[in-house]
Formats: sequence, structure tokens, C-alpha cells
Amino acid sequence: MEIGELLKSSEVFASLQMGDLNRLRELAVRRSLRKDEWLVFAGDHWSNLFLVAEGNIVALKESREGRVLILLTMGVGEIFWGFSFFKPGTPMPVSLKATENSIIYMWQRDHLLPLLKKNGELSWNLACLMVERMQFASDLVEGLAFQPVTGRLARLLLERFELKTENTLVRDFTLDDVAAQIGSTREMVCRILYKFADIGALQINRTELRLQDRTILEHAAGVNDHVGD
Amino acid sequence: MEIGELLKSSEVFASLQMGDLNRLRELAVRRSLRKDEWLVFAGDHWSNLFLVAEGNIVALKESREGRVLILLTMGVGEIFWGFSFFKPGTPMPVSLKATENSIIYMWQRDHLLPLLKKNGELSWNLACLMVERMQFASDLVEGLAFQPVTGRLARLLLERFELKTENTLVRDFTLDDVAAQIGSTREMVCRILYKFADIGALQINRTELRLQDRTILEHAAGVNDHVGD
DNA sequence: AAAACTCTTTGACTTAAGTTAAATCTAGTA
DNA sequence: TACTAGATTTAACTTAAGTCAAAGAGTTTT
Repeated sequence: MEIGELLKSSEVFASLQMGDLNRLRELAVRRSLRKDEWLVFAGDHWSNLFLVAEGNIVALKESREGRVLILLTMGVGEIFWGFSFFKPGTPMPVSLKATENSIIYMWQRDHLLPLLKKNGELSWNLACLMVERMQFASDLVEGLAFQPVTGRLARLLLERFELKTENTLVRDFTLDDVAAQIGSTREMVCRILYKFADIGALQINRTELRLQDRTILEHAAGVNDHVGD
Repeated sequence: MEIGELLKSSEVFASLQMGDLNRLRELAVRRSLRKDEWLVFAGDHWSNLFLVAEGNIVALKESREGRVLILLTMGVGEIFWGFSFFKPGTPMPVSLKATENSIIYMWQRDHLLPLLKKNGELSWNLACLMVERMQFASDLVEGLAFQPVTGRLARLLLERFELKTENTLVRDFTLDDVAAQIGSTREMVCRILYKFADIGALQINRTELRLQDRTILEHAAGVNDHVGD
């Protein structure tokens, strides 16, 4: 997508005057990333802010043993930033990586700061976006702390089926991908999928998943257990 | 502490003009909370922002089975807010509760919003604070996803000992308190403490913990395993 | 077509962590 | 002092989840 359009339709930048928008456009640095290319590594000091114009960028953590946890997936139009953007000296708590060929527009802290200080609305919008992200993080924490792996997988599946009108889901993801999203291993994911198949929640074959009984998944995800409130 | 002083020494509000500070003082609603009194429950729609003037407020989540996880502890001078403050309609993802007799000053969204929109610096400061909190959350996620309970407890102990010059720590907390901070159970905490004692990391008695070998804890916390970076 | 690779699936095994229950301890109070 | 409520400690047991290893299945490369 074209950068001007992206800016105008962005939650954060939409409120800007035409003059400021044009200024932003001039300052933007375009960068294209190939599939699986890294943008930054956790621990780096990185003070840019960027906007996804094409493709997908994920924010992830890696453990010393090589396990991966995806914290956030950013699609077209979404914004993210290095933590040093706000607090210089703060290292990145996550790594950023393109999951497909992608294009982003980046701005340096120094270029953006005057605009932000001048324009209260803009800081406010960023603050709102952060609250959204915090809520996201909060759900993640809750899942990791209280829900068993089965529940987290059930939740993920429900989300995926939610986006579809069909109740079939094409398997265009690997088990490792799924494992990274729920903080587990491919073997676990595989086993639990077949467990769901055994009890009649899903039908599984090599190319797709078919939802057979949503209520089983909902129960496993702990959705409908709120009897008394 | 007196509200005027608090505001002046606050990271977020310090940048305000005297006039705005006085306005803030007028708008503030003082509220005192008794030990273990709840301020808000997770799920509530709550759009206030507050400043801790005395005592301690914790942000926590509870699981359906009754387990508790403390996400954040706020002491004197610290600021927190309902998520509806930024995005109306967003429910609280955590409950807030006083762990001791406390006093807070609260502001309604409607009262604060004009000030925020007018004053870009203020939004910016809040955004910075949020980044700090996000980093906190990020560490929490990393611990829950990758570190076993033993490691999380080791880390907590090290933090506590860090604040001391002595290497004794008075046991003025219950095992349940500790368990809530690392996302586990009192029995686990007890067992692991004695495991640490067995291997010579700690000395335990009824009233205090004495640190005997910091390196063991550091190793368990996974601190010094960064050989190659 | 064979070889190499990647991804999936399964079983056996090990370990981490929670649950339940009971014994013990401590401080406060009737 | 004896009683009680709350907190700690320990053991036995159960379950969840990870690791390792190997076998299949499908794709791509040579």
C-alpha cells in the first residue's frame, strides 16, 4: 500500500494536518524485508518507530533452549517501535522478524520527536495504542499463568475459526508455528490436536482442519464456565 | 505525603505549570483504603487515573481455581489507571487491591482529558511510563513462558536481597504472598526454599532467610549462563 | 528415480508442578 | 493456660508437559 494512504488511514497518524503528514512522508525510510529476515534482536538498543506497509512482522522471544514465543503479530497498517524510542537506553525486550516478504516505513526518534511534542493528539494516540497492546499482553500472561496448554490451543483454534465463515481451516502453518504462539512444542500441539479429534471436536487431515463441535473447544478454552456471573 | 509534593516529584506530572498543578490538586479525589480492601475488580469498566500517596496497591489476576498472580506493585508516588481511561469500553484486565492501609488521589477521565490534550508533554510522559510497564510485563511473560518455578523464585529472592546491605531477609511475608508473585503455590515455594537450603544457598529459620551462596541462586535464575555474549 | 529435506505423527520416558491431606508450629486471645 | 485460627512444613500421589527417538509422509533437489 502507498505510504500516504497508510498514514491517512492509521489510527495514530490520521489526526495530523496535511502539512505534518507530508513532512512524515518525506522523513520515512522505506525498508523491505525478505521472509524470515530479522529487523532487530532482543537486547538491541533501537529507537525507531515503524509502520507495516506490506506483509507481516512478528515480535517474539527466544529461550536459551531455543523455544520461541510469539507475543504479537503486526499486519498492514500496524505500528510498532523500539523501546528506546520512548526511554533511551531501554533495550528491546523482543526480536522483530518478517514472517513473509514485507515492506515497512521507519522513522528515527530524532525526526519524530518534535512532531510528537508539538502535537499532543499524537502522543495521546500512541498512548491509546499502548493500552491496547497492554491488554494483549495481559491476556497472554493470564493464559501462561493459569491455562494449561490444551486451553491455550483451544483458544487459538477458536480465534482462527472465528475469522472464517466456513468451519474449515487450511493448514498453511506448521506445528512449530502454532507451538510458538501458545508457548509449547510441536509434539504437544500434535498430540492435543489428535486428542481434540478423538473426542469429536475436530476432523483432521493433511491439508485442513474441520471444526465439528465448537462447544468442546469453548469448554477447553474455559469460555463457558462463567455460570454464576 | 502531601499531594502537592507528590505531583511535583512525579515523573509524569512534574513538567506541568504551577497553574495546572493547582487545578489538578483541586480536582483530585482523596480516597483511603484499608489493608486488603479492593479498589476495582478485573472486568470492571473504570476510567480513573490515580496516584499512590501512602501504602501499597497491587495489580493482580485471579484464576477460576483461586490462584492469584500479582502483576505489579505500586508504591508511594506511582501512577496507574483504568484501561477505559484511554479506550472507553475497555474492561480492567487486573484487579487492584491495597496490601496495607493506603491513601490514593484519583482523577476522573473527563477532568483530566482537557489537560492531557492541551499538554503534549503530559501524554508523552504517560506513554513513557507505559513503555516502562510494558517492559515489566515482558519480563513477566518471559519468566512464565521459559523459566521453571525454581528459576522464578530464585530471581525474586535475588531481587529482595539486592535491596539489602545485609544478607538477611526478615520473613514479613507469607508463602502465599511469594507464590502469588511467581505464579505458583505455597507448597511449591516452601519445597523450593528448603531445596535451596539443602544445597547451601540459603539458611532458613522461622523469622528470617540468610543468603549463603548468591551464585547458586544466580545460576538457578539463569543469570550467569550468558557465556558467549 | 533416488536422495535429501522438512514436517508430522507416535510411543516411551523423564521431569516439573500441582493437589490433597495431615502434622506441626506460632501468635493471639478467651 | 488452653484454645483457636492461621501459617508452615512434609509426604504421598496425580497429572501436565517436555524430551528423545524413530517412523512416515510429502516436497524439492540432484
